[in-house]
Amino acid sequence: MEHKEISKAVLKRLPGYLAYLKNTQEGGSLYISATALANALGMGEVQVRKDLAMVSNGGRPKVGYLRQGLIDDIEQFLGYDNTTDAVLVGAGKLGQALCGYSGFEAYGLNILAAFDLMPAAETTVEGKPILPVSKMQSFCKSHKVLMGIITVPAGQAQRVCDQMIECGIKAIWNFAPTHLEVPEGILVQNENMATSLAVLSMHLQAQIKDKK
Amino acid sequence: MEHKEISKAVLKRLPGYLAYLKNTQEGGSLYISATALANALGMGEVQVRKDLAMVSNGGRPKVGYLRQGLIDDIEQFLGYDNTTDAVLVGAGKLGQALCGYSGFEAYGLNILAAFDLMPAAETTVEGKPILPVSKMQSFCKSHKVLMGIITVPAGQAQRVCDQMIECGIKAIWNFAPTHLEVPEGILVQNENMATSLAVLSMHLQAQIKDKK
DNA sequence: TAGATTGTTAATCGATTAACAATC
DNA sequence: TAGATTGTTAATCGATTAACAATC
Repeated sequence: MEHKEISKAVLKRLPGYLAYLKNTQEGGSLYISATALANALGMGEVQVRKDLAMVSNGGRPKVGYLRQGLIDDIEQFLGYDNTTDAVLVGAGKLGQALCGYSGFEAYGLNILAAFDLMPAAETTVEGKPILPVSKMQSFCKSHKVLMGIITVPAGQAQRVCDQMIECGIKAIWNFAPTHLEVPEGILVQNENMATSLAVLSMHLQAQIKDKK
Repeated sequence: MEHKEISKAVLKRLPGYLAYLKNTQEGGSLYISATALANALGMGEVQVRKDLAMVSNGGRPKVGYLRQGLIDDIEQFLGYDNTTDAVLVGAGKLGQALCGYSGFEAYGLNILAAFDLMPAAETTVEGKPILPVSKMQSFCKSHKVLMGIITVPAGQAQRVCDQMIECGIKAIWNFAPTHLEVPEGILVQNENMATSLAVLSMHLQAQIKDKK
């Protein structure tokens, strides 16, 4: 079954299946069908089945997929089983919230330390050290960090991004509302609040218009 | 030019154009071409031009679009010009971060108040009141709130969601990592950190594999 | 005019959905 | 066996890209 090429669209749906499977562990059967999963998440059953076929080595006709097996397969596929270390730059409110969010462990993400351009009086946040950005390079090299999280204001984001790349970071999770310029081979994933807001805002506008 | 039907794909790209246009206001020409915008954001120029055609009433061949006009058009299209009031439930770290994020004003979002199941000693956060959830209904009705933001743990999210709908809320921004069940006509936009992490994680796995 | 840019029409590509055969 | 479910192959749909005509 090893690794067919997977599309981004499928990849983005996998965490949803995983969350549902883990949250409804209790009680029920050892098995779950693609049909049941689809109904629960309000999706098409063919799509779910096709997605699962990408990561699982198959379900059993009439009964479905072994529940725990499916969880394991998705987690392994997404790399949640081997922890990824990350650093975060920007120890403001959002940075602190991310440092304190315990849910990341379940995704195999471990934030080792926070950095800030001007570290405040506190030297730790949520049990993690806050260090000046000047120490980031040596820190990343010695801990072999490959992932960086940017939670600074938009104006500083590109500079922080450049520094991260110098540190050997290959994947950047960007919370700053700005486009980042990066060389080939570096992935930027924008956690774009503005995008979500646009979708919500448009829905409300349509609602209001309908009322008239 | 009024309102052709717009696809979600286009809608999600608009905030990116807007952010770029606003951040690079200074100095340059009064005009900007789709070509220039595409190059700056690393996108295809035809796609940019087509997207802009959806919201703008046209650029001028040879010179491009009037920069400020384009900003106004996108903002109006996205509804950033008329403010949307919202309430937030879950006054933890993430909820506080969102309450304190001043950038939302630029998107026409105004968080009026935060609610919590068990409000702590503090009664305000970032200048906004923290109220018990029991008061949410009367608050939403009297302020005619249509948007709700959920920042509670996954286990409580569905219950909060149901309450919001009872309050007359039509659009929900969900930060809890769980699927929400809602009736027809209610929009849920998941701010799914797990999705982003999946994309990043996959990139790192590919990187590591390449090295071998 | 020549050339850059816009906007539109057609072609391609990818993802979703539908139809169907295989299996327990 | 009959029926539910899987997995695959074909058809549809939507979005992106390419080609081209229009404009200043």
